[in-house]
Amino acid sequence: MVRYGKEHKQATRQRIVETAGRRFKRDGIDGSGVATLMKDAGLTNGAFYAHFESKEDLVATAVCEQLRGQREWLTSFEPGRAGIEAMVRTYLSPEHRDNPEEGCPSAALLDEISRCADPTKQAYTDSVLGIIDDIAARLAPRDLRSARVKVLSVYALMVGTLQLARALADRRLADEVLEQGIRNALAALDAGPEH
Amino acid sequence: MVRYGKEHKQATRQRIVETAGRRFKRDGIDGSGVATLMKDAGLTNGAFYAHFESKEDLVATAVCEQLRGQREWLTSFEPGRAGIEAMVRTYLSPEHRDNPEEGCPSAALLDEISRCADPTKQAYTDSVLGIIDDIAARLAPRDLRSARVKVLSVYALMVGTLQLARALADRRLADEVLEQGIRNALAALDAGPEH
DNA sequence: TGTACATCAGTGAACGCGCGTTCACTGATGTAC
DNA sequence: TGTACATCAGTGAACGCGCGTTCACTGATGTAC
Repeated sequence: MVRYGKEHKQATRQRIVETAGRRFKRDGIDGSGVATLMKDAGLTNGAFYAHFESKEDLVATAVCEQLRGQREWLTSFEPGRAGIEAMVRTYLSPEHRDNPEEGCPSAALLDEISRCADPTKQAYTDSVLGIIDDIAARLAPRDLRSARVKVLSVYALMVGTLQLARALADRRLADEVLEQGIRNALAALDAGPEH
Repeated sequence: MVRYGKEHKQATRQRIVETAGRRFKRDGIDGSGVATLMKDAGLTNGAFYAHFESKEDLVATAVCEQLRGQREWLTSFEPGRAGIEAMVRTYLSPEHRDNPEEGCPSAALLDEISRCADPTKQAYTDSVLGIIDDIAARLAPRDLRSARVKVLSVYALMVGTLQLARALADRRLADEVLEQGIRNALAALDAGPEH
């Protein structure tokens, strides 16, 4: 087994980033300590600073990695209206609501991210725009620039809906909110750019 | 000055609840320690447990108090479509985005609330439904039950939009997202119950 | 009215613990001659 | 090929600090006789 060299260290770093992403989504950023994050990756706390400048550095890296994963997930749906609709339905499903650690990083962490320092918010912004342009290109390959804001606003709609569904103590009601959210998202997507 | 009696203690408790609500919205729940919360109210940490069973107890109380304040704020708009529209525009404004500590507790704390224990989520749910029924009654006094889910979903839409606007590092883009969010919210409200 | 005692809100120090971060050290791997 | 040294990833203990919570105590207020 390789224990030495750039390749090995890079793989270890990637492992930390991925397990930390899941942990953050489950317990929150402030709720996840460095020692725990390292233990998740099978390491001790001391090795942390050989890989990252600070906890905030890992936060930014892990959030971006999570968004990269979400982008890949989105790409797995077929282009066009039908694929988008399937994606919205999967996003606003009870399964996604009940498994935050495997789900959308924005839904799990958005208000904690908005309290982070500027570099972290900038990294988040860049990654989200990557996703949004991806969707916009699939939806309306012509008018990409005006589609961007629309798709962003629908993303926000879906994030808020999933968050509320998770916070409501009444599961039946949460189910109904998800279903209404699907209708809202599709209607917002189908509406003209200026309604 | 009164320093003794039920009245005085109740006033002190109320002061803690209100200052804690603002602090939570600014620094998050995990980001606000008991000593800081008490100092905000002009007290020392030791007095805390004469007023609350635990920090979680204060969290639930403060969140409900914040939602009660939001309910009062909503009531300040005139009933009917015009008042609702004014409310949506005020909610999704750059001013609200830039002042989380004076704003909506859901936008500031929703994903942290969803990680809280059941009693806290139950308290949040009850308070939110109070707000929602209030709006639903103003919007469609007849069919209150079916309006509830619709209004809830629009609330989620607005919460998510405000959160995303806060997390984006690009203020201009965030402005546009807010404006698009207003259009989305109003369209969702105007749509029939089954679209 | 005066005095002894009970009740109360709040103080401030301390509890054990986990936080983010630092650092001397270990042992495995690579390199030079 | 063998050996001495450099480099590396990771360990584990420690740093000062703040966390949520507990508790003996203070001093002001109320009550009983």
